[in-house]
Amino acid sequence: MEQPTQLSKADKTRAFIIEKSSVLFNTKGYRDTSLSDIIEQTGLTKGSIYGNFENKDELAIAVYQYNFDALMARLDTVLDEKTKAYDKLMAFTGYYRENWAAMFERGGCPVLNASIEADDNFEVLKQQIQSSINSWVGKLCAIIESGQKNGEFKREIIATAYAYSIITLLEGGIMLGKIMNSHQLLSLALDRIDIMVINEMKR
Amino acid sequence: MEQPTQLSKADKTRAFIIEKSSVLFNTKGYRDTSLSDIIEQTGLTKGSIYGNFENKDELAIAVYQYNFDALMARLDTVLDEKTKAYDKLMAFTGYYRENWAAMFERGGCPVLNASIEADDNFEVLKQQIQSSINSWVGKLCAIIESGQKNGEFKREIIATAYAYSIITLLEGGIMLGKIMNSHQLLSLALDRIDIMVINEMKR
DNA sequence: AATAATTTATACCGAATGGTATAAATTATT
DNA sequence: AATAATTTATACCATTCGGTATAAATTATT
Repeated sequence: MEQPTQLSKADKTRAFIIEKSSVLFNTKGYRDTSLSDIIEQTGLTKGSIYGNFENKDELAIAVYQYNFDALMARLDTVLDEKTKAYDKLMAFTGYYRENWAAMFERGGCPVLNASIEADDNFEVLKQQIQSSINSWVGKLCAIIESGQKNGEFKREIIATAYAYSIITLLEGGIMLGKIMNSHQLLSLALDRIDIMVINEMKR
Repeated sequence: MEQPTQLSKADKTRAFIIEKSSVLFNTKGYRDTSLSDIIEQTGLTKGSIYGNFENKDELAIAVYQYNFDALMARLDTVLDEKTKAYDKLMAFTGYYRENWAAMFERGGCPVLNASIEADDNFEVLKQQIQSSINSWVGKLCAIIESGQKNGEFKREIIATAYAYSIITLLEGGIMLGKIMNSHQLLSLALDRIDIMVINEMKR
């Protein structure tokens, strides 16, 4: 009854496995990442991995959650620096303008990658993705609604619609930018988000 | 020297294999589709398949090209019904408004699916996708530029930028709509394309 | 119709896949 | 310090993977 913040050895290895294989899953895909890939990447053995995870799918799901949580944490850091809703949304696109290279190197957006892979044949992961997108949309909604309350944004606009539109443009931009090897195409999408905020949302 | 439009038996089987496995590759993914999947789907044997294709990758690439060409052919049919540039762009979004269900059932947009899968570890397919996107963008560009020449659209706008933005919104919308089981989210993206055409491109 | 060329089916290959049983080693509990 | 519980490493499992060799069947050419 006395190990509050302390991680057990097992919890640590579990976290270690997830962390070490996070990039792997995001680049190779959740189904195409093999156990030998994970073994190589972690330096552990099959026993350690199956001692901490029921099967590969459970690990895949844990890794997706880790990748998503890490993204949200990075975004929160950036958003928390601003107080006004408008500044937060600009910081949002600004984050991607500054960090696209690191993101591309790590395989791109985990939400996009996992979505495409899971939408037809990985039901459990699909549900995980759905609730993660919901929470992402919720986060953006909260920003937009706070901007509506304090008079920055128009009262008439539908917050959820704009939250979804932001993600639509972002993910479309990442997809095009990544496959065409062109961060300008991502920039183009981010520009459109900014334009939307300025021309349609701001009052 | 006398079999003009006639297909040899081999060409027919080749086409048969591509056609029968096209949905398979688009739903399961190009790497995750196994030879036994293809055998089951076509009813043919391993010999027939390897007699017509060097290896699985060659088939995967042929299937991607087939899927892309089929999409372009369907779009052309719709676009050819209109003469004005504005009407063509509206028919473009209209096509997706009407045919989203069939597209979702077939695994979604082949360009999007293949892009996400190939951008990190399928170099030959990636190049194929790049040139297919280029030709798609070219098609949209031609429409926009013709609209600029005949006075429908503003002279100042950059045609390629808007062509890319249309695809960005479309693919982002497909991704979100598919993973969230919501054609309304795709509609939202298509609405934004229409709004962009009306508010920014039309003069 | 006979022969040459192509296409197909069968059987097989080694390698890699995800997963398990078991025993050793480590950690936690008393 | 002794014992119980957990975690790790090794060796193995059946199955599936993409691909090939070979022979039969089909098609095209003369």
